[in-house]
Amino acid sequence: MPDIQVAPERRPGRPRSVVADEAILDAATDAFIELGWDGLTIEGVAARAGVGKTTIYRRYPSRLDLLLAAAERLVQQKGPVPDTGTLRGDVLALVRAYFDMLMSTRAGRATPAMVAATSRNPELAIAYRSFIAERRRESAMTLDRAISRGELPADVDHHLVLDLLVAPLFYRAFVSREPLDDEYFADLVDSVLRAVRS
Amino acid sequence: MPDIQVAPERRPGRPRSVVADEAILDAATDAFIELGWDGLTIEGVAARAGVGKTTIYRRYPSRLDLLLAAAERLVQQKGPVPDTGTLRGDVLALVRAYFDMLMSTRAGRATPAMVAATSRNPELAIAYRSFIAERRRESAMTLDRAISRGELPADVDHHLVLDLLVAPLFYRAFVSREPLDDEYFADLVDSVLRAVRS
DNA sequence: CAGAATCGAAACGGTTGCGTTCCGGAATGC
DNA sequence: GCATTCCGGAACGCAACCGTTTCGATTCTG
Repeated sequence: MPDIQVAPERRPGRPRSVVADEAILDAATDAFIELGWDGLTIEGVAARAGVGKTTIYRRYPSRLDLLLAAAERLVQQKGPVPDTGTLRGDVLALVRAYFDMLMSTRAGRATPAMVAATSRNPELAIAYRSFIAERRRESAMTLDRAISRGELPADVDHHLVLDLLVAPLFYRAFVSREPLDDEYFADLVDSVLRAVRS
Repeated sequence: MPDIQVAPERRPGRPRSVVADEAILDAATDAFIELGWDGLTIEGVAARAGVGKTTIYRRYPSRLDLLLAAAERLVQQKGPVPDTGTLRGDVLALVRAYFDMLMSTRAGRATPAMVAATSRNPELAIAYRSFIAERRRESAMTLDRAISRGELPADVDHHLVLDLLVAPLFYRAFVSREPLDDEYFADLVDSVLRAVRS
């Protein structure tokens, strides 16, 4: 296995500001959430980040590169996998955590803009799809544990179950925009478990 | 009840071209689907419709008015309510029809752009929400019939059931972008019915 | 036929934002 | 100290598009 560690490569001259690095990406993700794929502008991001346009163009050759970097960053965040000991507890925690992610994190709030963007950008669609698949693999571990505990039949369709849990949250949060509360979470979880166990 | 019928109001001069009316709205909805809320331009719509900009501005005072007219038009389309005699048949037909609507109609394909647009346009969000509520009322009639036939308990949560049926279709079609086939429809319907009947 | 309103096409000024270039100042290695 | 690279700020040419205006041709009513 070769050494992955890369030498810091001390070039002469003033080093790039890490503060600016972060400020640019934060501003870009915020702009993407608020304004969408087409609404994000280099000048707007520069203003938000308190940075000159030059500083952005030195890092990203074009508007598209900045967009892709911001999208990739949104996609790299992860959530912990709950382990409460019971299937219902795990699934309820999963649902609550997913909803919190949708409403509170940058990645969650960016979802409508991201979904619209993937409709027209195949490259982004592939990246986003693999991001979803990755998160799904994590969630599937919860179901595997339930199977090994005997709480679920071994032939449960993981994808269908996770669709039934996750899709309604997404739908209510962003499409029908109806209120979502803890009672709904409980009804949802109990319904799905009823469907799967019998 | 007053006469709703409006006299044709024959004004002097050349009448407005109905062909242009249609071409403009068709081009506008297509542009909205492809380019989104911000991507639609008057000049682009004029070019698509084979129409001068003047002809558009005579009908819609501004870009925003054209957008709202296109959105409203997308929202006014309706679907037939299936009545196969059995709950499973009705629900399966409902699911298939909804999926076809998502993939084949202008209103369906516009959904990702519409969802993204409602994130930033409260006025549009309200209109779209009431559109969804309207369609949902129609679908709920299917459940009511099943209740009156004794196929469902009377206290079924209509909203939850329809969320469980519709949201996964939307999610797979536009978010996770996984393939959707008739086997999935059947598994989905059977799972939901199992959850609801017990 | 006369008057009126429409049509598509073209041009206009104004704004926005891209991507580039230049500037004076600041931070780093040699 | 000196070369090098970065910093934020400002200006530039360029393209797209908005909303308006003008044009000659067309299609109605009376």
